[in-house]
Amino acid sequence: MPRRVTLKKVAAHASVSYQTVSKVINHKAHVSDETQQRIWDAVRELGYTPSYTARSLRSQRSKTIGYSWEPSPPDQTNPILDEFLQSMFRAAESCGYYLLCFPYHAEIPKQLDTYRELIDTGRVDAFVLSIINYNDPCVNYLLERNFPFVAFGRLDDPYMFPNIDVDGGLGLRIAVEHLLSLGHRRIAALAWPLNSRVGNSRMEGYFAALRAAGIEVLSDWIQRGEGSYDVGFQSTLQLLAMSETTRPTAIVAMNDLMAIGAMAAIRQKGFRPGKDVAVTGFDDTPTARYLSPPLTSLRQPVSEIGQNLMERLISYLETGVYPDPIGELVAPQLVIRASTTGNDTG
Amino acid sequence: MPRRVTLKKVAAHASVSYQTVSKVINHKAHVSDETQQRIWDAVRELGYTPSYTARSLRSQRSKTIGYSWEPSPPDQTNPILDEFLQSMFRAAESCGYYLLCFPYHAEIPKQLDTYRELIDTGRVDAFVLSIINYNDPCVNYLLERNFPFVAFGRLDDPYMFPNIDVDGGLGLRIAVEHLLSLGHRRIAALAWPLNSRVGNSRMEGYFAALRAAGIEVLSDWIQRGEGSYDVGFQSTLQLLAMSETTRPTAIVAMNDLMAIGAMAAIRQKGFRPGKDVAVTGFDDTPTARYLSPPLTSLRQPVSEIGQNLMERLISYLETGVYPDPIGELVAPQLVIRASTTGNDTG
DNA sequence: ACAGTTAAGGCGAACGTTCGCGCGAACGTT
DNA sequence: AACGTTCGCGCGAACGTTCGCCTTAACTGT
Repeated sequence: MPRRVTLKKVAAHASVSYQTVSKVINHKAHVSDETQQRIWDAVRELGYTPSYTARSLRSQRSKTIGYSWEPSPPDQTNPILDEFLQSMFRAAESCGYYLLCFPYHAEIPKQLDTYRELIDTGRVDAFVLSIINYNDPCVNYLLERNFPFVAFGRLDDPYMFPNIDVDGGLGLRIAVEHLLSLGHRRIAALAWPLNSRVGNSRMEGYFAALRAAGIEVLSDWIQRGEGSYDVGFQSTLQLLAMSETTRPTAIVAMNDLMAIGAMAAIRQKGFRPGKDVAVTGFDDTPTARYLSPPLTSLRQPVSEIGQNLMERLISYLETGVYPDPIGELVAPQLVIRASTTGNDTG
Repeated sequence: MPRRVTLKKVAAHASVSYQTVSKVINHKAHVSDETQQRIWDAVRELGYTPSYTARSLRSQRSKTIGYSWEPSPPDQTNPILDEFLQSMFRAAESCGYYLLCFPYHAEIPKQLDTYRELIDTGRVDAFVLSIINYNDPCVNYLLERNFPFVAFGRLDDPYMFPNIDVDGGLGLRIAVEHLLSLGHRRIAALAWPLNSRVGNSRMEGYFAALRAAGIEVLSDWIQRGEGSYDVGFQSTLQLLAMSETTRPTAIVAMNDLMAIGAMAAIRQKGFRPGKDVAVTGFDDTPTARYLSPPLTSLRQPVSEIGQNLMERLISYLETGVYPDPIGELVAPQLVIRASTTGNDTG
C-alpha cells in the first residue's frame, strides 16, 4: 500500500504549484479565494491527506509523546491504567498528537537507553512519566538533557518540572479524620516501604491528622510492606495480637489490596470488619464496592489528571512556555462504604 | 532541541561521502574494513543515531503499529490490559517497532476516521485489533482497504485475517467438566447477551460438555446480561429461587465479576458459596484468589498471546507473507480454588 | 506616464535518509 | 600491452513536506 496522493498531484489537478497547495492547506499565504476553492476541491476530490512523515521531517517535530509505566505485579491489577491512558489519548488526539507507548525495563540502563533512542531518533517530542519513587533515574536523565516532559507524581523539589500529583497526604488526613469522627482513637496504618515517595507522602497525612487530634502514634501501629494482600493479612494479624488497650480499632491501608488482606485477617481473628475493626483503602479499585463489606476507599480523579497533564504538555510544546503553576496537587475523594460505617446490608 | 548529528557530519568526520556512511550503517555495500572501522569510530565518537523520520520518509514505512481498545466501564477493571500491552511493547521493541495507542470512540464513523487518518498520514504500518463483537466495523474497513492487521479474537470466518483467540469454548468445557467430576448435574450459566461473539463461543463449550454428559440443559439455567456484578447478583437470585429439583448446584460465569456477584447472592440466600453452590469465573482476575472463598477461574495466557500476535504481524510486515496458520486458538487454564472445591481455609 | 506598493503565486532549497548507477583504480587474464 | 572484472566508493536523485525569497502584474497616487 504505497501512499498515493501527494501535494504535487493535488497541485497538478488544480493547476498551481505544489508549494501553493501547501500554503493553502496550512492557511499561510494570501491566495485568491477562487484559487483556494479550486485547491480545496482538488484536495477533496483526490482524497489528499498530508504525509505525517514528510511533515515531521521538515518541521523537526514528531507530534508524538512517549509514555512508559511500570507494569503491576501478576497478582495485582493497575486500577487506574485504562482510564489514565484513555484520558491522555483523547486529550492528545484532539490536538493532533498521539501517544507512543513503550515497554518498561526494570534494568535502569536499558530503560534509559530506550528513552535515549526515542529522543535521538526523533520519534517523540516529549514524555509523560509516572513517578513512584525518589530519585527516579528517568527524571534525572530528561532534566539533564533538557528534554520536555510532564509527570504524574512529583519529587521533593516541587519546582523542578511540570507535574500533577494526587495529594495522598490530604487523602489520608481525610480518611483518618473520618475514622476519628466515628470515634476511633487507635488507628493503625498499613504503609509502604520507607523508600516509597508516594507512601511517605501519604503517611504524612496520617501523622498530621492524629497529631492534630492529640493522639500519640504507637510505633507498632505502623506496619510496612510492599503493598500485597499477604502483607495486609500478616500485618493485620500482628496488629490484632496487641494488648486490648493498645490494639487498633481502625486500620488505614495505602492501597485496596492491603485493605482486602486486612479484612480477611480481621475475619480470621473472629472480628467483623467494618463493625469491630474499621478499614480504609486507597485507589477505590472497581472491586472495592463489591467486597463484603464494601470497602471505604480514596478515589483519584484519574481522567482529569490525564487530560490536564496532556494539555499542559502540548501547550508547552506549542508555545514554549511552561505552564503556571508548574506543579499541581489534586485532592482524592473519600468514598465511604460499610468497611468503616458498619452498615452492612449485604 | 534540534537534532544534531547527521550522516553528513559523520561522513565529514570520517572523510567519506555520507552515502557511504549510510551503506555501512545498514550493512549494505562492500566497503573496506579499514573505512568501515573509521566510520564506526566516527559514529561512536559523535554519538550518531539515525533519524527515524528521515528513514521512514525514504523507506515509506513507519515501523509503528497502532492499537486501540474499548475502555472498560467505570465499575470494572480490564484485568488483562496491562499484561497484554506490555507483552506487545516488548515484542515490538525487540524488532525496532513501537506501538502507537489511540483513543477508542464509541461512534463508529469517528473511530473509522481515526483509523483512516493513521493510515493515510502514514503514521502506522499496521494495526492490532481486539475483536469483541460480530461484524466489527474496523475489521471490515481494514480488509476493504487491504491494510495489514492482526487480531486478538476472531470472527466467524476463521480464515479472513491473522488472529489469535482464546478458546473460550474449550475453557467452559473444562470448567463444566471439572464441575461434573465433582458430582454436579445441574449447572447454570451467567452468560453475555446474544450479540456477543465471545460470549456465544464460550457458551458453545458449556452446551457441548453438558450434552456429552447426557444432561439436558434447562433454558432457565441460562441467564444473560452485560457482565456486571449486579447481573451476576440478580441472575443468581433467580436461579436460587427455582424449585429444589431443578435449582442449579453450580454456576459458571463468563467473567469473574458476575461470579463475584453470584457468590454474594448465594450467601444472601443463606447458602455457602463453594460448599452448597459451586461457582466458576473467567479471566482469573488478580483479586480472584483473594475472595472468600477464592474463586475458581479460567486464566488466559495473555503474555504469550501478545507476543505471538506481535511477532506474526511484524514478520508479515517484513517478509510480506502471512503467517501459517492464519488463525490460532490457545487454551485457557483452569485455576481451581475453593469456590468449587469447598476447601475453605480462609 | 512613472515610480512605489501590494496581491498572487512560482521557485529553489532544505529536512536526513536510502537507492541505484557509474567511475576510477587495481587486478588478473590473454 | 590491451582488455574485461571486481572492488571501493562517490554522486545524483528521490521520499513529501515547509519556508522564505523572488517575480509578475495590477493597482495606487501624483
